[in-house]
Amino acid sequence: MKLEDIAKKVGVSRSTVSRVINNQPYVGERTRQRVMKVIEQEQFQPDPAARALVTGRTEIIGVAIPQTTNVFFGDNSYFPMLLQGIAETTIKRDYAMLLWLGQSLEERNGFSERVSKNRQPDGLIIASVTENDPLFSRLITMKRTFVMVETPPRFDEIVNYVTIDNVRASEQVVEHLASVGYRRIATITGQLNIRDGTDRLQGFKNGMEKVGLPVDPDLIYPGQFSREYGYMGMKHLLQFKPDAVICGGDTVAIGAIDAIHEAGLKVPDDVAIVGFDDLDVAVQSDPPLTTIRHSVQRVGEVAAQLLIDLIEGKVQAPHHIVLPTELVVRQSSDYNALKEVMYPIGD
Amino acid sequence: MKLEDIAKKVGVSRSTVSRVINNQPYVGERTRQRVMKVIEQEQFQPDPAARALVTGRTEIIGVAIPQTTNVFFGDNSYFPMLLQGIAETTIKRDYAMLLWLGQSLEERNGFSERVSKNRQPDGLIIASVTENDPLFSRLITMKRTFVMVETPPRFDEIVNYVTIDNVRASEQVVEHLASVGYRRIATITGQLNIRDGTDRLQGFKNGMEKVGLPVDPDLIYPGQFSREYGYMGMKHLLQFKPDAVICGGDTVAIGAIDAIHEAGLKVPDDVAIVGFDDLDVAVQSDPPLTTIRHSVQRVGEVAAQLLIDLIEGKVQAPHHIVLPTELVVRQSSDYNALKEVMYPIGD
DNA sequence: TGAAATTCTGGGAGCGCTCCCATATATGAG
DNA sequence: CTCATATATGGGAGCGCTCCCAGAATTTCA
Repeated sequence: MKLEDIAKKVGVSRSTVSRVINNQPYVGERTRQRVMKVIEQEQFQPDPAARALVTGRTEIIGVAIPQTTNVFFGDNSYFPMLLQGIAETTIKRDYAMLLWLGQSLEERNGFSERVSKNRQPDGLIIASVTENDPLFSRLITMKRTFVMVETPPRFDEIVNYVTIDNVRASEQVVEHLASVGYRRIATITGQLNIRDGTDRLQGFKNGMEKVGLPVDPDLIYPGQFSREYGYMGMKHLLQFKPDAVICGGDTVAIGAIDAIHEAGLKVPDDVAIVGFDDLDVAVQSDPPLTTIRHSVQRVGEVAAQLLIDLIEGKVQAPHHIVLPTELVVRQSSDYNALKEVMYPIGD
Repeated sequence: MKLEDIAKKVGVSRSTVSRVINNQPYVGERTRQRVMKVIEQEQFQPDPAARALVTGRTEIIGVAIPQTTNVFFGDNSYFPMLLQGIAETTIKRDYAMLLWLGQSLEERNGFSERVSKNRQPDGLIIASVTENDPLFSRLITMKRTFVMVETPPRFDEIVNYVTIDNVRASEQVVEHLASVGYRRIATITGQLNIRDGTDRLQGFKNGMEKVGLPVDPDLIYPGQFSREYGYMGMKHLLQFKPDAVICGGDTVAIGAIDAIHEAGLKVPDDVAIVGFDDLDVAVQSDPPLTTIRHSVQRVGEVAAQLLIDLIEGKVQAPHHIVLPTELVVRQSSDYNALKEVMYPIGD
C-alpha cells in the first residue's frame, strides 16, 4: 500500500495525502478527516526510503561506542544508562537509533570507517573517544553533524558536546576530604587518553593546591576505568600509605576496595575511598561509596536533544552543554572511622 | 557526489558503475579497475535511501528490548552482552543495527506500535517478550520477519527463535544437587510470563521427579529476574528450611545470598545456591556461584545470523536453534561444606 | 568464414515519496 | 460586483539508485 493508493481510495491527489501525513496546512478540514480515516484503517505508513530520498533525512541518529568488548558489558553500567537516556529522547522526538559497538582494539580503524561511511543516520552521538581516535578526525573532516558525550580531546571550540564539569567535581572531592581531615590523598585515575580521565586528574591537582596540600607524584596512579585497574592501582599505592584515595570511577573504587580488603585493611577505617559517577555499584558496594553523582542517563537525553536540534536547524553549532554534578557522601569516606595510627610506624 | 557523477568521470554509464559497486559480472577487467579507482579517490558511497527504495531492503536489522529501565541497565549484564553478540554479526555481514529500548511498563503498547510500524529494518530481533506482549502478536499479524532470543510464548512452530535448552539445564542442576546429597531443594523462579522463566521451573520439577524427590509447592517461590526478588524470595523460603535453592538467574542468586547472610547463615554451609546464566557476577559473587553457563553473546550472534539468512532467503522460516549449556560447579553448592544439622531441630 | 553464443556496455523506466508551480475555489475589502 | 488575497487541490518533475532490455563487441565452434 502506498500513498497513491490511499489518494485513489479517498478520491484526492497524492499531494493532499502527503500534506495530511506531514501535518501541513492548506487542506480542508473535511478532506483531512477523510484522508486520516483511510490512513487509519489501512494502517498506512509512508515508505521511509522514498521519503529519505527526497528529503535527504532519515530521522535516524547514530550512536557510536568504539569501546572494547569488556568495557561495554563488564562491570560497567555506564553505556547501558547512556543508551537508555538517548532512547528516551529519540522516542520523544520520533527518531530511531542506530547503534555501533566497537569490537576490539585492533580494528579501531575499521570501526571508524564503518561508522563514518555509513550515511544512514542524520547525525551521530559518539562516546569515549580517545585522543587520536580516527573516528573523531574523520567526522570533522567529513563535516558530519555529531555530538560528543564528553569533552572532546581537541578542537573543543568547534565540536558539539554535552558533559559534566569533571574538573570542578574532582576539586570538590578533594576539598571535602581535606575539610574533614584527610591529608595523604591519592588518586587512581581513569584512562588518561580520554578527557573524563585527564579532567578528573586535573581537578584532583587543582583541589590539592587549593587546600594547600602537596601534589605528590607517588600518590597518583595512572589507571583505566575498570575494577582491575582499581585493584592494581591500590596495591601499588598502599606502600605510600595514603589515608584517602580518589578513584577515576566507581568501578575503579570497587577494585581499590578489593585490594584494601586483601591487604587486611578496612574502608574507611584505614583508607577512605571515593568513586565517581554514582553508578548502581556505588550504593551496593561495601561500604557504600562516597562519589560524584551525575546522571549519565540525563547526559544521553540531552545529547540526543542537542543532536536532533542541530539536525533540524533549531540551534547553531558549535554548542556546549555542561551538566551539574553533586557530591554524595557515604560511608567509604567517613573520617570518624579513620584510625589514629593507620599504619605501623616505620613500616 | 552521486553514482552518475562517477560514471561521467570515468567515461562509462551509470549501469557499469552500479555493476562494479555491487560486484556483479559482465564488466571488463580494465573498466572495473578504472571505476574502482575513481570510487576510491572520491570516497564515494551510494545513497542508502535510493538503493533501499528500489531494492526494498535497507540492510538494517532492528533489535527490540521491551524491558523496563532498571532491568536493562541494572545489575544485569544480559542485554549488553546480547547486543554485543548481535553487533558482532551485523558488522560481519555488513548490516547496521537499529535499537529500541522500552521505557516503562505503561507504554508497552506504544512501544510495540512504534517498533512494529517502523519499516526501516529488514527484520527484527526481539528479546524478553511476555506472554501477551502486543509486539509479539502484532509482528505475526503483519507477517514481519523476526527472530526471538528465547522460546516464544506461543506459536512455537511458526516463530523463528534461538534459545538454550532451559528445561534440560535446570534438570541437570537438580540432578547434580541431588547426586551430591542435597534433599530439600527449593527454587526462586524468574518471571513466569517469560518462557525462560517457566521452562526453568519446568526443568526444576522434571528434575525433582527424575531423582525421586517430592515437588513441594512451599519450596517454589515465583519471582522475577532481579536481585530484589532473589532477596525477597529467599527471605520467604528460609522458613521452609531448604538445603539448596536454585535461582532463575544469577542476579536472583545474588539477592538470595544477601538474604541468607542477613539471616546470619552461610553459603553453602547452611544453604547451597545455584544461579543461571553465568554472568560476570557469578564469579565475582561471594562465594562464587554454581550456575549454568551459556553464552548470551553467542545467542545474539546466532540470532543475528539467522535473521539475516532469513532476510536474504538463505534459509526458510520457521527455523529453531537450540544452543548448548554447561553446568559450572563452584563453591556456592559445595556439599562438603554443608553442616550436618543445618537448623536447630524443632525450630 | 559465418552464425551462434557469450561477454560487455548503455539508457529507459520506475521505486514512492516531497516539492514546486498551476489552477480552482472561497473570503474579504473597497 | 470587481479585484486582490487567502485557502485548497492537483499533477509534473525529480531525488539517486537498480533492474531490464537492447544492442555492440568479442569469443566459440562447426
